[in-house]
Amino acid sequence: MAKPTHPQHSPTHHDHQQCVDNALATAEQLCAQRGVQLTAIRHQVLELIWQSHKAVKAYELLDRFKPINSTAKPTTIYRALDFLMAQGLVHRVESLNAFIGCRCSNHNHEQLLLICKRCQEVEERTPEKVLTELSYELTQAGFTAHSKSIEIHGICRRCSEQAVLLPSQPN
Amino acid sequence: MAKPTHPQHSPTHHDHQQCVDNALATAEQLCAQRGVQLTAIRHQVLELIWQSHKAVKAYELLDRFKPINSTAKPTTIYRALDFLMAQGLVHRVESLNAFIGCRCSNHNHEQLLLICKRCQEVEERTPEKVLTELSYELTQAGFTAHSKSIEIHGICRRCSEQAVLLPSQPN
DNA sequence: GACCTAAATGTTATAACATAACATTTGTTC
DNA sequence: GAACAAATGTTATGTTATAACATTTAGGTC
Ligand SMILES: [Zn+2]
Ligand SMILES: [Zn+2]
Ligand SMILES: [Zn+2]
Ligand SMILES: [Zn+2]
Repeated sequence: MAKPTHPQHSPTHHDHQQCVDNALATAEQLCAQRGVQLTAIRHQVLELIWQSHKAVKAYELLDRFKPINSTAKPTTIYRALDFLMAQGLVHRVESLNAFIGCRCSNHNHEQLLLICKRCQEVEERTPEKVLTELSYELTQAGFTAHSKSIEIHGICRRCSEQAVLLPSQPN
Repeated sequence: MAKPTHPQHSPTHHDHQQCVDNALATAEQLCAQRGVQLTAIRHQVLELIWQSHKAVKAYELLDRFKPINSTAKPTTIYRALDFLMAQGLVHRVESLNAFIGCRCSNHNHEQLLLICKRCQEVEERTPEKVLTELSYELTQAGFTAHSKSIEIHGICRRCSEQAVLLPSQPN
């Protein structure tokens, strides 16, 4: 009972409760600093997003949220998502129409998303050199960037290693 | 009458009919080489996409297509788009749920899309150095990429220059 | 506490984007 | 021209997202 990991997510490879705790603590701290309200709904939605490292769809969140608040509507979720994104606590995964908790809310925010087709997990990285080259390229093009989205679909390291062990797995 | 530029698009900065002619000729040639059918529908849809350098939505294409073929349905358009994307003649702009004609169908295909918020035009670039650094990063992460999407939203060079001349313009 | 205001949430409806499933037609091969 | 695959037609529905307006809540002023 000491460490109640979430039923939907039982990773063998890391302590996910730690991820959740970090994310929520950071969110609370940042919102307090900024004088914005991390209301009950917003907090709950953020917690639901962090149930796993998979990108989650808005309507999937709605389904997860209804047991908590049965009157919830799509608007409820989208408004919470809008807030969380504005605060940089959540990213939208454009190529999936889905959302993912941000691991680096309190610092850098130009990220690379690695999206695994097999396990659906999304890894966020801040690839300094790529971003430097990208800045050069944009300068050359005379383009002033407001937002950047780099999304790579493929197979993550863990899934590749599993595929070696179980080669007859379907794609 | 010699050069009938399209009514919806009258660029002062380049000969767009040339863009259209190139794109269609390349498409015809590639499809012939590959033994796939660039049918009337597919050809017409590709032509409609190339009406401008703006990303176009599927239902907008449907509206443009109905005068040509009044029985067209969403499926008609989405099937044509699926084919054109499979052949690399069109890209999906993930962050807009929209589509854009590809300028480099016959060679490289890992592109960077620069999407202007003001004029809505999309510029496609193949930024070698960025992609090289990205490959390093992916190798380091142990990630095997299947598809890559780099989409930057901001203000293009031409719009920036106009903004200098007309500084009171709204965002 | 009464009052005001802005922010957040509730509620209803609908817009916008995309696919499933199955029937029919067209093109190709033998 | 029979057989098969590819393309298209047709109907219906699934999925994602927002608009518009009413009500409630939180915080500041008197
Ligand atoms: Zn975790
Ligand atoms: Zn994986
Ligand atoms: Zn052009
Ligand atoms: Zn522009």
